[in-house]
Amino acid sequence: MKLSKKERQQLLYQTLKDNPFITDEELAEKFSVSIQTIRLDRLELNIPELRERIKNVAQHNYSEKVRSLPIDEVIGEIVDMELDRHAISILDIKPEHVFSRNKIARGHHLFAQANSLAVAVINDELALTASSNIQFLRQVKLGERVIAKAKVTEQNGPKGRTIVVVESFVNQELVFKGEFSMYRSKNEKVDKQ
Amino acid sequence: MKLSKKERQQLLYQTLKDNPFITDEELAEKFSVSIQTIRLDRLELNIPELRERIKNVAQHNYSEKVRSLPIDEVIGEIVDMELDRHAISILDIKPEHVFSRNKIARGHHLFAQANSLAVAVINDELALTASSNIQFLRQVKLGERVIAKAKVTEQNGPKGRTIVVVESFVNQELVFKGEFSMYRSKNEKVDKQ
DNA sequence: CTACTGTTAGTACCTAGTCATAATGTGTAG
DNA sequence: CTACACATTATGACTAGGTACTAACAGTAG
Repeated sequence: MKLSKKERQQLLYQTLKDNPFITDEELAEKFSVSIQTIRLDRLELNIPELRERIKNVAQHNYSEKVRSLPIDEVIGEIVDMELDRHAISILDIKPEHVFSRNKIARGHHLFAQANSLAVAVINDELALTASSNIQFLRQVKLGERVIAKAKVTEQNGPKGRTIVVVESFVNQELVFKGEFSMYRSKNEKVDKQ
Repeated sequence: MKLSKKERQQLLYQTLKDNPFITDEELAEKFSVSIQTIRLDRLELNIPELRERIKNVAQHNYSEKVRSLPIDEVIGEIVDMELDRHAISILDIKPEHVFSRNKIARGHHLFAQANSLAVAVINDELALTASSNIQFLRQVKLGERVIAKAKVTEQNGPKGRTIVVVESFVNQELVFKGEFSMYRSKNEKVDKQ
């Protein structure tokens, strides 16, 4: 079945969003149209060429992602991040995170996820937690997936501290909440592309 | 000043490791050699071309796996304890506790020590942290020994919470201070973790 | 019939490489 | 000084995955 131009373009957009590593040739084959049509589509949709797409993915990872923290020093997996603005990480609660007796996640793991996310979101070479105020709102059990969302709420608070609020959820339910007052070495400008 | 082949290749390796987004042409200029030399160098060092390098970075980003740094079951070694009264634990700051870049202990390890001590001192089957208020007073460096002292200050506070104050020291110097509001199931049993 | 949209085709050009081969420099041993 | 090795540079032909542009054709709408 042949797709209309609109359908094809919508699918094209989604396809490249899911997997930016596809060439025009492969796309042409996939949609049973010529390469030129694919190129016109990309032009209309403002989608850059393969190499640019790959470069974007790479650079996103490289310069934007984690400056103050190598990636493997973050507890949990960072899935979204805009430096000095907000960040999201995921932590799956595994056996090593829980009390062996009742399978409830130990508090410091939730703290560690939130704290390291707060450190990571800071656009600075040196970022350290100065103080924090936290609440554990409900028990998190083995197997649950904790999604921590950090938001920078104040860039230049008392003593030049940056305030980061982290809220952690399991299935939309708030399980942890913390306010972190972060020390940083400089006060970098916010720049976003 | 001209570099020897070996020096150049070593520098080339480091340069591309730091920033894989450099073309052969820029490298040639940087090292004051021809593009061909750069290519011979890359060949010898088994460094792929620009596009492949970028692709690698991009793909690495794409398929990043969760690497949850396991924190040991018991954080610090308990050296003294009187249930529902006070407790002391020792934690030696090792390489796995610090930021690789500056050798400063990551906040969540100090928190973990204090938190688990607060849990341990509670004389109950189930003890969980409800909320806490903490301060990191000075940086703790690799190799330092942190002594955490927990004191139960209130046995039946608001909502039946037990309040535990933990102070951590390095050489008598206060480096961390936290007040933990602990949830407990009952008010007796001898059992803790 | 004409105008317009959507599609396909083809050409020239681009970047950042590849590979193979040849021609230079430069340094050291005999 | 010559000979040879090794390092370096040059040259030409080729590649993928494009951009930018021009031209042509088929089907539909007015």
